[in-house]
Amino acid sequence: MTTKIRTERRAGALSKTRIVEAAIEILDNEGEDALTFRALAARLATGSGAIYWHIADKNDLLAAATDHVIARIAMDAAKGSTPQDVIRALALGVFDALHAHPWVGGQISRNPWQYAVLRILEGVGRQVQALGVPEHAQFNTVSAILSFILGLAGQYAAGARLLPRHTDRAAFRKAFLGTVAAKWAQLDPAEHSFVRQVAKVLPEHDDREQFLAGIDLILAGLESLR
Amino acid sequence: MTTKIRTERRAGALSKTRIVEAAIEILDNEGEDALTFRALAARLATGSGAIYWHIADKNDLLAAATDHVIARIAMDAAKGSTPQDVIRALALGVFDALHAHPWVGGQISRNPWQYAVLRILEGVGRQVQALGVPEHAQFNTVSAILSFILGLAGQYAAGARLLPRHTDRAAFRKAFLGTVAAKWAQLDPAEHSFVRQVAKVLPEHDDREQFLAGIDLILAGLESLR
DNA sequence: TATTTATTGGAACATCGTTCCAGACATGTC
DNA sequence: GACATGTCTGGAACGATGTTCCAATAAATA
Repeated sequence: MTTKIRTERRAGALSKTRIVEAAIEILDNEGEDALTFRALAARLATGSGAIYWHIADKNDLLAAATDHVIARIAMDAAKGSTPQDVIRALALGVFDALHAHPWVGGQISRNPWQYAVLRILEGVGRQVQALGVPEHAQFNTVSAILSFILGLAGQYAAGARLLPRHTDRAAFRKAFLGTVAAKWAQLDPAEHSFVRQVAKVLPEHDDREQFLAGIDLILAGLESLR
Repeated sequence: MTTKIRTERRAGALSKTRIVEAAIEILDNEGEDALTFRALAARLATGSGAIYWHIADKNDLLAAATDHVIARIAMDAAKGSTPQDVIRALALGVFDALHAHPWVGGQISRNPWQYAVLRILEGVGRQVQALGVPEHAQFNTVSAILSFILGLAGQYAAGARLLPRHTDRAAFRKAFLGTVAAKWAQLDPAEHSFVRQVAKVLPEHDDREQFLAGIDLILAGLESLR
């Protein structure tokens, strides 16, 4: 089709891959807002017009960057174990990818129809089939797991958006949650009793553990469908 | 503090409420991209500077608009029924609000720390407590339900972002899902067996029903925690 | 009435995604 | 080796956006 395989005509030539990798570096190191075509052109020592020769627009760029990251998640990890374990491993793979590249969360949550999400859908779907969930319930089940993952993805991306660049992420996170918890603790007890209770444990809670607990909750619900 | 209650000094004066309501009209009728300070100023027959006197910035405007919508969801619906039913009603309230105002999905999924989300958290949390979930598991449980809702919110917003303005939503949705399904059906069967199976039912599936199935799945999992 | 304060309207600014185009480069043809 | 052709590059220019700035105005106060 349009994608002819072509040998490099120039030394150090521009290519979609090279552009995408530079974009990922900017996104990881300087955050979502720092990825502009001007910054990207500067890093690649070229002009924005040259980039547009290889990339349709910014959506295309972000989708390619996202797929570049998601594709690396081992979609078929842990062959020998149970389907439950594979789903856990898969979900944790996404979680860890989001941890390493928080902007991915915003991207897949903003554009769930892109190929990167389809990869996750396929990976989860196969395990749900292997679990023996009846066919009529499979789509609903996978959709629920996917929604859960995407919801977390969005939250993770939101956290990263608040983050000042080049700071200690763990320390900042704890400080931020502490601030939120303090604010919550001052809410009207009559209207926010549960939130106030959560505020007590909010700064100490482990995101990864909580995520896994959510997956296990859904997996437990799955038992009732068999 | 800074928020003094003040009587209108001019007839037809600008106010945060009036600005927010105008913003919601634009968001609902013309979509997320149509909400600009210029368009808003034109609709209010004023200048952008006047708006900035009442609103800090665009984030503030969107957060206020979102809270305006979420606050209307009956957080304490169906007093007499079981906690499960209340959670379902609550979740469906959010779902229907997202249906009526799809831009809300993007907003709460992009910014989960805003007050609108806290309202949902409190509403769900109380019912989880009423269900008898042990205290140490309550936060994880509510977080899972919230992630699921936020994930769906993001997907809904993404769908609305594709939508041309002033078109029949239901018809467009069906046509769009048909296109996606056709694309999926052509994927390599070896690598995408599950996605290809889903493609068959994708255009006919009911979002609302699927959402409810997800909630029920989590509720079923909850049984195992008691 | 005179003065102060709250509020308005719109011009101006910096920055963004995107388009446009003149030129540089590599390759196929005589 | 010279020329013509299509591929790729670099950067200027365009339109739109969020935001700031400020002179002008209306209400409140003295």
